[in-house]
Amino acid sequence: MLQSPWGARTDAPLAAFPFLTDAVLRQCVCRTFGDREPLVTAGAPVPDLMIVLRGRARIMATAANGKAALLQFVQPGDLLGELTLVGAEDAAKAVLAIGPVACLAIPQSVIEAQLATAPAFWQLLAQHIGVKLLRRMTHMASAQTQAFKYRLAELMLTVAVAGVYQENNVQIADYLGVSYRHLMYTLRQFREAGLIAKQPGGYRLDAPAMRAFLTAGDR
Amino acid sequence: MLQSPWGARTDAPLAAFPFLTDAVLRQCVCRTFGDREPLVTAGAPVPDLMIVLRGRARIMATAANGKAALLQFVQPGDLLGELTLVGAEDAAKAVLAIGPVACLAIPQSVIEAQLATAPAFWQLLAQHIGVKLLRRMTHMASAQTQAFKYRLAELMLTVAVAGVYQENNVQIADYLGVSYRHLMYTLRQFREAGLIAKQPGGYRLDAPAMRAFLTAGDR
DNA sequence: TGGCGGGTAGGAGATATCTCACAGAGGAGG
DNA sequence: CCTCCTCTGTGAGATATCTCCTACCCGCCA
Repeated sequence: MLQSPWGARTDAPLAAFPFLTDAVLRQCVCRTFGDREPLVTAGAPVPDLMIVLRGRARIMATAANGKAALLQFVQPGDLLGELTLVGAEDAAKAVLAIGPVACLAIPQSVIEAQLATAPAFWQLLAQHIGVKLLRRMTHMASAQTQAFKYRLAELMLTVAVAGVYQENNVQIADYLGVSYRHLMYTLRQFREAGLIAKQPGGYRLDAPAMRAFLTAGDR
Repeated sequence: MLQSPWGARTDAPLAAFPFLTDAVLRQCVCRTFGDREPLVTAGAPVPDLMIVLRGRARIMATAANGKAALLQFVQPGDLLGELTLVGAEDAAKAVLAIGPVACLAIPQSVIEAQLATAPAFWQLLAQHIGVKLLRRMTHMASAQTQAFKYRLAELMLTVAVAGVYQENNVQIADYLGVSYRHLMYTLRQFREAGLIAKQPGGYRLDAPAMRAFLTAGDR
């Protein structure tokens, strides 16, 4: 049924959404995005509910002063537009792809016509948001305890594309709640420990070494 | 309609829940709890959905080793049992009153018979959980930035009963993600700054001074 | 060409926070 | 009464992290 640009089936994350009957699925669209391409544009009305099938993305908030702040990372199985759909959020935030991304888009019209009247649909949405809340809670709670170096290592592994990290360090420092200076300091530690190596425009990671670092002295 | 033990109307938080028609309200119960009384018992099936009308409470998680961890504080307008109801959470966590608390309890039977089939009910639940998620996100994000002393001051103000703070400091240190030693150190700073004063079994707060402290050098 | 502005990099010196160690107070049980 | 245990409080000495400051590179634009 659904084919990804990688040639593999991408409907595994769909198992969590039983309201996606074949009848509904036939009216959905599979969208794909390239690196740094916007999945959602800030402020613009969210056209439909999207389920991330493959790839990762970052959710950005643009402040009044024009500054862009990194809010959150998105993974396969995550929903986009749920909070707006449900009325918990007024203005959608921008979502940018990190590497290639594939999404299943459920058009607004289909939701209104075939899903909005089904209690099970809303119930599942509520459950999904609730699970997300609990997951985020434990994640942030652990982030509060974890030393910065572990949070940074984890983040670099999740946002690197093809083993290369090339984020805006100012934003990353902000996202991780740490001063830019300290981010630089820690990056140097990583370099000196051989976990990463500088290269024009970013850092190349030694992914196995970083994973070992995370599972070693961690929690 | 609803009278609180304080003699004032307590239905203000109910405005956010339009599915509470008079017909449903008539089948609900108004429950009140005293200081440190359990609103929800850990593990026990949650009998019904509760809406907090007045007072505060703390959500506790009891770990396998018997240790109790402070997870979250509950305020008027918050729901109890939503995550279990929606299926996002398997085992309910214990909830203990902080001072006198009043709740509106919607019996499980009423939910099943009159609400479960209404999409609007689930939609509102989803919205409520979504709002909670967003609020928690911004809260935790700010917590990451805020210096410990501000987080502590804020917490002391919210958990104090009649201007007196008498929590278990081991748990508080854990909840705020700080070493017990540092909590003690900061409490002494507060004492020396005249924000709090020791008294048997806890600390008496100078609430106005603390609020001034929060709004002064803050963020 | 020259000058911004933003991002990167790092030095020096404060603070915030942690770990370990110790001591006293009060409750529970033998 | 003694002992064990938990909570409270504190000292001393490490680390983690912050703030301020300087320098350099680079793309953009007048």
